[in-house]
Amino acid sequence: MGRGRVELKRIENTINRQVTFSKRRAGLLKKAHEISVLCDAEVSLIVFSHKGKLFEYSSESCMEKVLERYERYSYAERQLKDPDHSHVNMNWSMEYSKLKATIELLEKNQRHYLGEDLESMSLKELQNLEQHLDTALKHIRSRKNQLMYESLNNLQRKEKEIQEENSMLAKQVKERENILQTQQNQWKQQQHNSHVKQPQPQLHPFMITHQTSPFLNME
Amino acid sequence: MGRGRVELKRIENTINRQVTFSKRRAGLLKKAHEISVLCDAEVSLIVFSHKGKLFEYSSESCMEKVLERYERYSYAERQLKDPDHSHVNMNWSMEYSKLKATIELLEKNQRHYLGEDLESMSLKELQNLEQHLDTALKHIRSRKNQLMYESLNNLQRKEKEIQEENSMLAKQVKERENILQTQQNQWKQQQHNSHVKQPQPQLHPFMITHQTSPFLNME
DNA sequence: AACTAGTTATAAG
DNA sequence: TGTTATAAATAGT
Repeated sequence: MGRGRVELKRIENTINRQVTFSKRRAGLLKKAHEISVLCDAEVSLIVFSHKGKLFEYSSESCMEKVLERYERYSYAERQLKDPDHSHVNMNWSMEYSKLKATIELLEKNQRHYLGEDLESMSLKELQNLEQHLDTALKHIRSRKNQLMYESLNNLQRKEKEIQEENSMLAKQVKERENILQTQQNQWKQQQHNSHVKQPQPQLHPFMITHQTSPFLNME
Repeated sequence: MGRGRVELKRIENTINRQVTFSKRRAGLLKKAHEISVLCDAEVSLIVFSHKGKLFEYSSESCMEKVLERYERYSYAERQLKDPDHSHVNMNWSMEYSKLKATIELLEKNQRHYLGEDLESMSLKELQNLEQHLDTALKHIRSRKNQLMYESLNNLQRKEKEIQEENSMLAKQVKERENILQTQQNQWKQQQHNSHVKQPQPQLHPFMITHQTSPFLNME
């Protein structure tokens, strides 16, 4: 298109080249946009001029989105074509898409483990999954039982300890009651003998070992 | 260009859209190549069709090279334009570690779903997991049963069809046997009458059950 | 940047 | 897929 036919070869005249570049660049961007709208395609176009200036078009709001999709797609494609030599390309974006793919796979598996998204699975796959989960469930229940057993044992041991402590304390209480009674008897005797009341009760040393008011205030 | 002016709007007719897509895609790729040669530019074009198929052009031997250059360039550009919001650019290595973390978590979950690595889980977590897997197993078994049921129904239907075909065939066999017998009787009669032997061997009807012409052409 | 002649891309059939 | 009339892109001015 234009006044003369053009052969596909670098334009040597710098001015001409620059003019052609900006004209064709505009055309290219326009056409990229058109196909994206008309045909509902996702398009990303990157152009570096000879002098290193960047021009870009992306049908999506964000160029990165398209590039990411590209990485994922081309990773999957290369995996299919040449699974052995895929490590050769190993660059960051590559690595990134690989992780993305891994995550997708893991998430799919997770959904399966949760009993979701089963429509896509074959009978054989379902049987396999069932068996896995069944085994897993056995392990989990066994571990749960183990934990519950341990808790039970702990509780029983503690109960025993506390009961032992209880009976010890009960014994002590009884002892002190006895002492108290003895003293009360002594006081009564004294009252009777002297007709004078002693306001201060005499405490046995044991009585304040652990104890608090109720006993002390007892009349 | 073309017989009619076209408005810039998604083509709703699927066939038209696909045709236009392949034509314009070819044109776009051609133009991308032309500008790269004529103007010595570095071009990369990525197109995903509506159905998700990838088409690409790269002026360089390797698309990744262009994309990397783009990343570098646009990263630097964003840094210059808005150094404060550079965190928006979501550093790749940052993103990378995030993905790594996600994967680790998913893998841990997966181990749990498979009944492994349970030592670190509390009783409550175990109970939760058990319940999840129990529910999942129910879904899986239900889906499995559904599939098996469908297979069963299919097989039964097929069996019935085949049996019907069988009885039809059996009927045909019987009919032909009758015809054969009649004819044999006729031959015997003829032999007896003329004292001349017919060299033609007599076949049992089963031997030609599925063949068509022999019977029709039989004399 | 604007024009125009001759080229190319493509919409419709 | 191939053809054709026409729109669009563009080389040279």
